[in-house]
Amino acid sequence: MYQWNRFHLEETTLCTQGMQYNVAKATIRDVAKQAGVGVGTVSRVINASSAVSPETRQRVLVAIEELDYRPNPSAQRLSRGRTHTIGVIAPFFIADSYIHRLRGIQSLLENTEYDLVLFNVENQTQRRRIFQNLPGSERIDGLILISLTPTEPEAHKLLNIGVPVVLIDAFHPHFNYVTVDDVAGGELAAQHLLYLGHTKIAFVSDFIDDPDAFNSSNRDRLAGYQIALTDAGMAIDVPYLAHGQLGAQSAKALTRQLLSLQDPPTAIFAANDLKAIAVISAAEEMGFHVPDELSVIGYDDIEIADYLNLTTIRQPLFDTGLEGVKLLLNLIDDVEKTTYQTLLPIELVIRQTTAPVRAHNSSVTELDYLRSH
Amino acid sequence: MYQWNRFHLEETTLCTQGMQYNVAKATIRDVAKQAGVGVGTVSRVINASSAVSPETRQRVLVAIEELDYRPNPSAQRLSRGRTHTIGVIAPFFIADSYIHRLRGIQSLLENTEYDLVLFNVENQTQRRRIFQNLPGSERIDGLILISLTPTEPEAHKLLNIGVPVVLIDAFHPHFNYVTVDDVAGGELAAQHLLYLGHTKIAFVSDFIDDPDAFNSSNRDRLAGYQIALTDAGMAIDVPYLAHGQLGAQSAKALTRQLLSLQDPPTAIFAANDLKAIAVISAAEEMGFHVPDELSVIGYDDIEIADYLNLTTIRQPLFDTGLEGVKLLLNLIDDVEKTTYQTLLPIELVIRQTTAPVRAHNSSVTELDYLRSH
DNA sequence: CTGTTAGCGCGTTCAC
DNA sequence: GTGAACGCGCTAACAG
Repeated sequence: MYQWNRFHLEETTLCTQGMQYNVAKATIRDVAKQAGVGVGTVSRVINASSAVSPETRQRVLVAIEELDYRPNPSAQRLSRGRTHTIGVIAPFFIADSYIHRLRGIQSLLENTEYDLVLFNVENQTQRRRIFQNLPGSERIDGLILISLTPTEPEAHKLLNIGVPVVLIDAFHPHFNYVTVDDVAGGELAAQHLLYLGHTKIAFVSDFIDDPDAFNSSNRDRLAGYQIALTDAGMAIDVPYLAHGQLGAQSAKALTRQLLSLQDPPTAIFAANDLKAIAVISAAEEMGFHVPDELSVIGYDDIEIADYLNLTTIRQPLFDTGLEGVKLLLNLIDDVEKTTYQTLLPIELVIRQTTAPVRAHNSSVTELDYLRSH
Repeated sequence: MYQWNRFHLEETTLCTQGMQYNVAKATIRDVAKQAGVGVGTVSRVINASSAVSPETRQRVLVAIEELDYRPNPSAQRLSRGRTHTIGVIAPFFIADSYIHRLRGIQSLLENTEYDLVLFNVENQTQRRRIFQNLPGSERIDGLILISLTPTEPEAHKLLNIGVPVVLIDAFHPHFNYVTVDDVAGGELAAQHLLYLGHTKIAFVSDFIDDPDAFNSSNRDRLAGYQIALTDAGMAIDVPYLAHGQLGAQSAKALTRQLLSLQDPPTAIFAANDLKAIAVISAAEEMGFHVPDELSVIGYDDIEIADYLNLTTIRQPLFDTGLEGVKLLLNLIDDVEKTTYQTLLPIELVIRQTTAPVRAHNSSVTELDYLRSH
């Protein structure tokens, strides 16, 4: 085992330089003067509100072009009482899933006038702080929470910020939300393993009762797993339920425990792809070959899953974000407030880390076999 | 080889619900009245500008508390002519590195009054569009570009938007930037392999001359590699230079090619961790054991690297973001415009995918050996 | 120290 | 159709 080696190199260069900013901002007044009209008219052509005669409209357009005029957003916001920005609160560290949902949100927003402002909630301190001081209608027109299930007090505050709220990858009866059915996902994963003939199926996840957990996905996936096994007429084997903290080492330790059991599982369902990768890594270190001797299925279908040929459950992350903003924008525009609760489809992606259970419970590898001869 | 199986389940629930928003916004005038003072005074205590007598200050504070008053950002922005928001333009898909830099930026911003608004540039179309319509001083007080090296025309536009600009993970002589030394990183990686006795070292990266490339990191890492080899008195073996497009399959194909050479490399330096993982995956599929028969080193030290015990080059992503905003905020406040160009340190993280080169050039594995007896 | 007032740039009545 | 006022909520400059 190596220790880290560290090589450091640091450098800072400083050189003066003449950057000059052109701050010649044209206002609506300038445009009006240039076009020989009143500011009201300019405003009208900008907002395409009421009718303006074709000729004057043209004159205004030309003036706008000449002066490179662009309306001042702050003034617009103040005047119309809407901020034209939507807020997104999300735990940054759920890197892969978070980013794809955000991409979905962004993809729709970039075709609108809306700004996207970001708030980070990585820990309980940040969470407390942001809920203590939630952005209101003075800052945003709508709010999206990603992977954040509000507690009751938090829900209460959210309902009072004065703008619509949409939950993505989280559930609460009083809010609009877009999510995937993690229970069904867990079921799907377990069913796949059952279909391959496995009966000794373990489940590896983060701690289920962690109060710091941001959502219930681990719990839901476990529930799905339990349903599938029960439906198949099987009992849930407690020693096969392994929960641990975040990180590679914890998942590896759990795997070693599972595979050291008197009667080790022949398949492991990991609650997310990262954990699945740790499971595979630990299993192979112990000499278990995947998938011949151990099937492993993950959850999420992050990019790396393709690199490693990991069988997994894919959820439509991008679409989740997309649907979320759509919902929010509708809510912002609509007068009537209805609650849409949307479940997006999931799918099983079979690659090469799951295989039919071995006919005989032999754990003799080819290598062992050859060695012994 | 399996095909994907797809199981779909979809559901949409809709139920009416009485969400009512409290839109009782208190203005500065209300506070002034409540406290029995003028608006100017309220403004003073809010902005902690000039001195206010302790008693009146207290009265105002109480009034603010009672009315749950919070200043309207749009009005503040308009009035002081500053937006109190900083913009970040970044290619979202560079998921891991992007997210950590963003976290660094966010971590500093959350202690300030600044909003963080995000712009996505995933492809040339988006790039063209955003540079066509760059946010100016009416929208932001400062701009950060992540992993985006401006072309000359782009640089010209950036210099004219009226607010300071900072580049992160990119270089341009006319801009402030914070980056790591990719050349030194490439050198470090190659030196590590040389130190282990390798002489047949391949380099796998994205296409070097891709006009769509967002920055020069691939090229720089290659340059570092070349320097290291040259310094060691070795020639650069062209067949060992493998460039391909993004994605797992491309990297795997390149690896297969390299390892099928008459004289295959004993070590591969991948320009990023994802590629390194693909390299390992392909190598092991071909029966090459890592690190015994093939050493692989990556670049970035993304989370998964720890899971897979990947030797790699770590760059201070978070710090890069942090330093970037620091720089920007200073630029925003300072009158004199100087250019700071900062290089942050990198480090070699040795895990378990690199090992000393084998004494004899044998590529016979244990399995082969046993099989043949 | 503190109240008053004039903009900030734009949307939106209102009369014309 | 169109121009001129007023107000959005706040900051800053000015008197007192």
